[in-house]
Amino acid sequence: MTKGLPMPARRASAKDDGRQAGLLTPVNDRRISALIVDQVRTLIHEGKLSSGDRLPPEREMCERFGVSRVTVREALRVLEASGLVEIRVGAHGGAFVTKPTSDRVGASIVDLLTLSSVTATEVTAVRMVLEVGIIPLLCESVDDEDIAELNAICDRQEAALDSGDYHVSLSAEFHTRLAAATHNTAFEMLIQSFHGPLLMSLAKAKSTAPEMGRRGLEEHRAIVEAVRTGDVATGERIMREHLSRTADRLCLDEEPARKA
Amino acid sequence: MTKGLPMPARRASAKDDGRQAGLLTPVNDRRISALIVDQVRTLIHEGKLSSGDRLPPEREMCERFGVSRVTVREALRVLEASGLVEIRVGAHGGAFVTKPTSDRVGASIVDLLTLSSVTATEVTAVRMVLEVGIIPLLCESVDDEDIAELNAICDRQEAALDSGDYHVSLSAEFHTRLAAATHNTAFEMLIQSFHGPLLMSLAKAKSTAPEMGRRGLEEHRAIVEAVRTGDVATGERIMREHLSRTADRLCLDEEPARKA
DNA sequence: CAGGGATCATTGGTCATACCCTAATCCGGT
DNA sequence: ACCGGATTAGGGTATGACCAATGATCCCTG
Repeated sequence: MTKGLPMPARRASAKDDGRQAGLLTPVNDRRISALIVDQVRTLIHEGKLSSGDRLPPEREMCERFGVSRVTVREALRVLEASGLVEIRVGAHGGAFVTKPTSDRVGASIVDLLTLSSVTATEVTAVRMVLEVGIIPLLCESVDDEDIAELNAICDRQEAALDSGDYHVSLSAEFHTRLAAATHNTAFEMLIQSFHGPLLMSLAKAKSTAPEMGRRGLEEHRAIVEAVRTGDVATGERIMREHLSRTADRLCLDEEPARKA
Repeated sequence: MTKGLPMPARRASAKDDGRQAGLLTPVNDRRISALIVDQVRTLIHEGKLSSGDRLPPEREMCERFGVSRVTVREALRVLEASGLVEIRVGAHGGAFVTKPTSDRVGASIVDLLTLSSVTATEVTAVRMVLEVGIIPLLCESVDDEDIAELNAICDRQEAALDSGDYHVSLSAEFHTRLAAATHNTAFEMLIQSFHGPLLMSLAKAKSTAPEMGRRGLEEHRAIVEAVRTGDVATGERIMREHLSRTADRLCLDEEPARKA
């Protein structure tokens, strides 16, 4: 069956097909694995495939598309790299549509940021705008559950501080959860994404400022309180200070390299 | 040379090697292509490979890594999907390290946003925070060149309006250029990214509001003026109104589907 | 001598087949 | 009832071959 059918996108031998659809598919059909990718991606976007669904086994896809396994596999690689599917090996494994985790965007953003000669200082500026900017929204949208969870995180931070094994990731958790309280996924993903890359540059800075965790915690609590009571001004002010301190610590060891 | 050495990650045939390095490489070496990807990515991050550089031909990489061509090609696919390299065919083609274009992050963000059941309304909220949030920064950072270019864009918009072939992309251009005036690449990328997805949902809305372009233009000009004179309050106000109108137009045909 | 078309070499794109390895499941023995 | 090997589904990799695209080169012609 594999060789039998001509298959839709067979590489457009000069002028047989692939020109008919001209305007409909503006994409040049160079590389048929890309076509498979588009097809799957479309299915996902249209919701015909959703989180957890499993794509057919590679060998079966080969037949369905009338292409070789390499081609299918290349398509899977890019789908995987795009964070759309996750491949599991072993019996009953295969390609599963992933639930869109913000880590994905994060990784991608980190990747691009580190390549784009974007300095940590610049990232901090973005965080400043984002995290301060959501305060007004938060004052409107937080519910009891949000407050409870935020407090819980603060408690865990406090415990960690007491036991001495505090880590920046706890702060990251707070900020992410705070963003989630906007009940706007986009904010959550963004803020989480931008918090991630900082962890790197922050890791060592943190160790040089062991005491600062305590103050950060106080600020976290203050922010929760401000948001809970709807005190926009205070919330914004504290968040701004909170982030500024982070920014200051970064300015010290900012890279002089890169950046024309 | 190719066959001579045992090769680092050969899949550990039972017990010959790959166990030696045990503790040294805690990472599970599942999938060789991933190792290649990491290696290249690291080289790029370290600056040992930079924009425009060409990677060796596939066949040569096979020898260098001691793996088959499929493996190398899979690695290239994911590097390509990650936006790190661009593949060109034909003689003297190959994998070229791409210059980090913000479109890349954009595409990635768009991808994740559209997958994450993020509504256009939510995206608009983010834009609101971002674009209003940069106004204070802009008032500090704009230079004459920025102003000149922004005015030029406004002029082009006006011309387009007069001749009747105005399109939303012109508005997008304005907002993107405005973001660029922060001289913070991160902002530029973000705002551009978030403007993109809106074009889709906006395309038809725009056609139903043909007259609105004129008013948008006025607001654009007012924003430029406010930023130029450092009038933060006015700038923020106008931008807020400007975006609000966009938001209003969206609420009409917002999708009721998705989103639990 | 100059220009233009045919040729060639380089390099990615695809295919087919074969084999290995992993992991979930099944089944029989204890 | 439980444990452990056999089974099996399905991904990972290797080979080797051939096609297609494209830039460079070379030769032929005007």
